[in-house]
Amino acid sequence: MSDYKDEQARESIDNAKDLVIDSLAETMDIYGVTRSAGTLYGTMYFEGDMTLDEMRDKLGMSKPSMSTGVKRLQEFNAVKKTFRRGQRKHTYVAERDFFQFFSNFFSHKWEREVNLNLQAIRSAQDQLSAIMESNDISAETYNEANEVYEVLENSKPYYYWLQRMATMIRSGEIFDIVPLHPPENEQE
Amino acid sequence: MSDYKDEQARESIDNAKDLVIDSLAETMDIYGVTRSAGTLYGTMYFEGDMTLDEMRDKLGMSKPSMSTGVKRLQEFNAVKKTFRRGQRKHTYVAERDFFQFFSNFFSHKWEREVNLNLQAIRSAQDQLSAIMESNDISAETYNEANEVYEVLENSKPYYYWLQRMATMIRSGEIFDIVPLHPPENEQE
DNA sequence: TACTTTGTTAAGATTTTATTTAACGTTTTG
DNA sequence: CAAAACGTTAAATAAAATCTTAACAAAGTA
Repeated sequence: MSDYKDEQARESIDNAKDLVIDSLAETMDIYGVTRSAGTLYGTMYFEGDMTLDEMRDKLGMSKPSMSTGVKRLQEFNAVKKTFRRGQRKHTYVAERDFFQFFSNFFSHKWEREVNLNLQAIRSAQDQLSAIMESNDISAETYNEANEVYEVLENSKPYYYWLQRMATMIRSGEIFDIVPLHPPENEQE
Repeated sequence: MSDYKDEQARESIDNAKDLVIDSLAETMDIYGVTRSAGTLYGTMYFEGDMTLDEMRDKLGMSKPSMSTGVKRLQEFNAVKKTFRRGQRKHTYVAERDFFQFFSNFFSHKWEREVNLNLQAIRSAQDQLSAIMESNDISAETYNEANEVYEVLENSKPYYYWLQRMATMIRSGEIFDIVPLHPPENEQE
């Protein structure tokens, strides 16, 4: 057994990891998370729990970057704070269960979408109602207000549906419906 | 009926629309689509089909911005090209059915995630297999390669699941499972 | 075929976002 | 209690994305 070959092999393992780390980073980029936060997540995914200094060493970036990166990932529970015995530094661990990651991520985003838009719709409809109730407006203006009101009203079922989706995913109920493992083909 | 009040009412309608347009733009921002593309979408959502020049006038931006914005929205079928009789200019229309929008958007993104990562995993595993098959490596290195290999292998069920989710959403099958309208409570 | 009109690409300018260095406050430790 | 370690915030810098003006190419019209 040659030490040279062994070292080469270790490099190759790191290379294989990097392939996946990059892919995870690009995945997060798809959903609007910065590539650098994605790289951080990918690194933690393989490394297990890490301190900010360990992240800094691994990624060759500054500590404040690690701090803000971790913070951003925490927003949707992609990383959690952990306790490492006899360690003064804070340690963080990446969520390694992608199903859990998916649940955290999309329930969070979808709920945000629902709340944001339902609130905007509510405000807009209030405003439109006020217009329609006023007397000194033309029929044309009334109709336009009414039309917009109805368009908004008709969009509500979507948000209610999305809320149900978010709830099902957050609770894990979705996995009863779309099972983790595909159903086997029926035997004759 | 005073013309002044009517004009005021019209402004108020536009204001109500803007509230929702901003909210749609912020929604798209959540998912990593730029706010300006989101604003464009929101505008088209209310306006119906538009030419690039109409968009430019409405948003007070340059035509190339409109062109690239439309292009970006087309990537996930948020807008489609339409034909307006006797119109030489191209016209575009926003997808107004949010269920359809959701289907287009997430099936597109999820399929991209699946393909991206499964391919990276495949490459990484090939590389790791080659290492494990080589003779001149330490037991420790072998074990590390094997460990990473297994971690990747264990992540595959997630991607297969996500592919099924994407397929269900693209096909509309999801709406059989999570209905558009919530089931009524049973009568006693 | 020459002249418009339309949409896109290219280059430059501007703005926004990300990253780093430096400073600060807090906690721990000798 | 002083000194050091740690994490975060602030300010400055660097990098990236966006937008505009200008040039170009393609299609349509006279």
